[in-house]
Amino acid sequence: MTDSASAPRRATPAYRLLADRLRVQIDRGEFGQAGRLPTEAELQREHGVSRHTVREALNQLETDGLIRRVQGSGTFANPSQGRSGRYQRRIGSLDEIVVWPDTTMEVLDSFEVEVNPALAARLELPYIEVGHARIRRWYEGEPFVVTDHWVAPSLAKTLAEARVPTRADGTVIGEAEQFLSSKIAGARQDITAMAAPRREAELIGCEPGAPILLIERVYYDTAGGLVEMTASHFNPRRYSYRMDLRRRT
Amino acid sequence: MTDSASAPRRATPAYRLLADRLRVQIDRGEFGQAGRLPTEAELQREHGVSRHTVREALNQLETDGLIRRVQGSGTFANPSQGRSGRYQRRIGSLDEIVVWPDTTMEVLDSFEVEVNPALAARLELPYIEVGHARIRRWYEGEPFVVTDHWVAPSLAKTLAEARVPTRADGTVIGEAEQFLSSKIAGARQDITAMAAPRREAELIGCEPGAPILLIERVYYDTAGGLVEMTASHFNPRRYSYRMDLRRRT
DNA sequence: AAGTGGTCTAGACCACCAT
DNA sequence: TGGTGGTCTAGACCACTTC
Repeated sequence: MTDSASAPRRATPAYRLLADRLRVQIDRGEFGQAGRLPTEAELQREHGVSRHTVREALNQLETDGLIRRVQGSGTFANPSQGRSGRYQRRIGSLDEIVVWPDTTMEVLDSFEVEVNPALAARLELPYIEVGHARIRRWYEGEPFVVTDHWVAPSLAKTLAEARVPTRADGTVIGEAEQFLSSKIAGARQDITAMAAPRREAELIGCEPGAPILLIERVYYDTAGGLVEMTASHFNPRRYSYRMDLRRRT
Repeated sequence: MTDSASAPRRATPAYRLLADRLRVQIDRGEFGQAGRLPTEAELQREHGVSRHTVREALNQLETDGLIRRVQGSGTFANPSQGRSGRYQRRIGSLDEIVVWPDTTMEVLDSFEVEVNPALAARLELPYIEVGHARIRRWYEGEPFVVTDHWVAPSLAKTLAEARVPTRADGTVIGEAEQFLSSKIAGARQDITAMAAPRREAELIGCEPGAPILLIERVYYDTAGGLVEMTASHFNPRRYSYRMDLRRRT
């Protein structure tokens, strides 16, 4: 049971490699109609890892809503839901938020420093200036969301020089992370509804005053500091926020 | 390492008992200003369990956004956010959805069977009838949400006879579970915005046509069957949907 | 009765942080 | 350098499902 007898350490942990492999197989539908995965014992043998490692991998997939585990019976891939015209995001963890697959991005206003005491305070900055940028996203030829980004002025300058954002399917926070001393640890978001202001209505293709979805986020790093605030205005006819809630046991 | 030397089996697993204990301590602010929890080694000793059990308990708290773990440094309680007048729900798992703390419930229409082919189809029922009920919730003397519940007609009859819902802070699905052969495994929800219909506007205290938050849910059981569908109309001035997104690693 | 996932122990090495 | 959380192995018994 000494560790010298175990597999060599890798850059990415074994349970994550296994989870990623299974994720691909599930996407490809390799587990047939019933979606039945190999048993934990089989996965142990096939991949040469301990049961604990297998279970950690399955925990990840379960957290993301990809599988369902039934005691005494087996592990099954959840059926993937079909689209209904709108762009539906299914978010289980922050890792799924760092890319927007199949969308394109348009920079309306790149990062500039402006005076905004209220937002500076919300970012817990010791002064009244913030960096601001405004970005719009398209899906299938239609704009569906416009997002305001607020960061500390120093970070805004760095991002402006690096011409961030650069990737059409990336996110500002995802690209900004390389310039941070601490990594992004998480985010807190509030979802609510509001009447579309005139400018936002034009940008996302709805009437002024029409109901839109507002999602506000605050990203914080591992040191506990606030890194970025965003406010996204979604056209609800083109976007819906989908998520899975699961029982713990 | 034989199990005969281990602690006796309990009705609820040890890691859950530990998690619940820690949850209470966090709520009470027993870990001081910094919110630093005991180390995993200390928790092992204090509660007489293995490190694996300690880590499973901490995993639960992390999933619910209550703690943050920093490698090499320690485990810390996340600061609880203050209120801003509105009722803010923070949902990490289904277990947190089976009660609505601090709210009261009003039955507008108790369960009755009605003809509704579209909803019967969405519940995957083989006929055109569904059971329907309508419930309103209050917070601090103000109504903030009205929810329509749809279930299979047979379940509706059972619930009507049992006079469900009965608890002011309970949920229909939570109380219905005792009558089901399979347990609730999870739910899928879509969040979007819409203009308030006249009737719903009256019920939640806003103007007709005002933007409101619509949350649609489908609950499914461990057998994979659909159990209940709900549509909730929230007054966004009195309610906001808050959640935490966390990095996996 | 056999097989599956759920829980738990004991012990190990590692990466990272604080000192 | 010592302590913290992150990863991993080996092995065990249990609850539940299926046959």
